[in-house]
Amino acid sequence: MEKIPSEIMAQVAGYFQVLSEPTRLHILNLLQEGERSVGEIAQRCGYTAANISRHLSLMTKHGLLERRRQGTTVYYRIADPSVYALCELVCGNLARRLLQAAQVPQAWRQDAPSMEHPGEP
Amino acid sequence: MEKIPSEIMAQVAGYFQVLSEPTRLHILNLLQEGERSVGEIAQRCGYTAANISRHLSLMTKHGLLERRRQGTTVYYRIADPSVYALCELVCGNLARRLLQAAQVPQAWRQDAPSMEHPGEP
DNA sequence: ACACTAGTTGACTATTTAGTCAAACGATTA
DNA sequence: TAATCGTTTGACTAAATAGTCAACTAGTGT
Repeated sequence: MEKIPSEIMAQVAGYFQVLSEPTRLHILNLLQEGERSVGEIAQRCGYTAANISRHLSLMTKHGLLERRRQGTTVYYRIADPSVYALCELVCGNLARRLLQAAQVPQAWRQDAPSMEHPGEP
Repeated sequence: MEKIPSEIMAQVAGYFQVLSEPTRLHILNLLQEGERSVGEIAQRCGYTAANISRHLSLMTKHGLLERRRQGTTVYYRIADPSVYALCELVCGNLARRLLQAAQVPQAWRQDAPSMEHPGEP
């Protein structure tokens, strides 16, 4: 198997980390509607503009968003639509997992009292 | 556009967070070879077994890995191969981004002669 | 110049988390 | 039973980070 340099590993981890924050996912979700201003995003997310501005700037730095200034207002938009493919993959995984957890015997469940797999070879 | 409940948002963010750590990506990468014991993973990652055990247990809790005990040894394996699809999507994004930004620094180009990793111990 | 509006950034706090060592645990073997 | 090996977990430290407020920057209009 190929050895992956740790610098690359860190880059990939960094990209995932951008997506590992509910507020940022919320922003991405409402930017699906199209370009939006910092103020509107802040208002709809229920956080200060300062906070949202940091999130937007982080995502822009990582290439997920693009920035456009018009007068005193700054608009952000999706630069990398493939993010949504990532999100859908994850949602698929979670959905499968939830369905599976709903059907599996309780003793196998993660949060059940500790017990080794009973029928394992 | 549809409003996504914040609980779901947190779940998705949590899944991405599992993948946002270089050590965990390293583990996933070497588990592509197949099932491995905690001790071997720890040795090859260069961390203590305690540390690796925490990472493994986190990934198992999130459904990425599965655990099997044989005697005193515990083996972990990939439970959700679709993780690799996620990683490849991200790698694709990064590659595109690097090429695009690489008008200037020729040393970063993929076809350029190999470059030292300055931050490596 | 001045005031007004929208966004960004410095400084700080509270929370989370990767990593370590040491102790506990669980399975095997003497 | 005791000894031992591999793994897990409790307690702790150091570093990262989401969020806030306040100060600052940058356009627009009077």
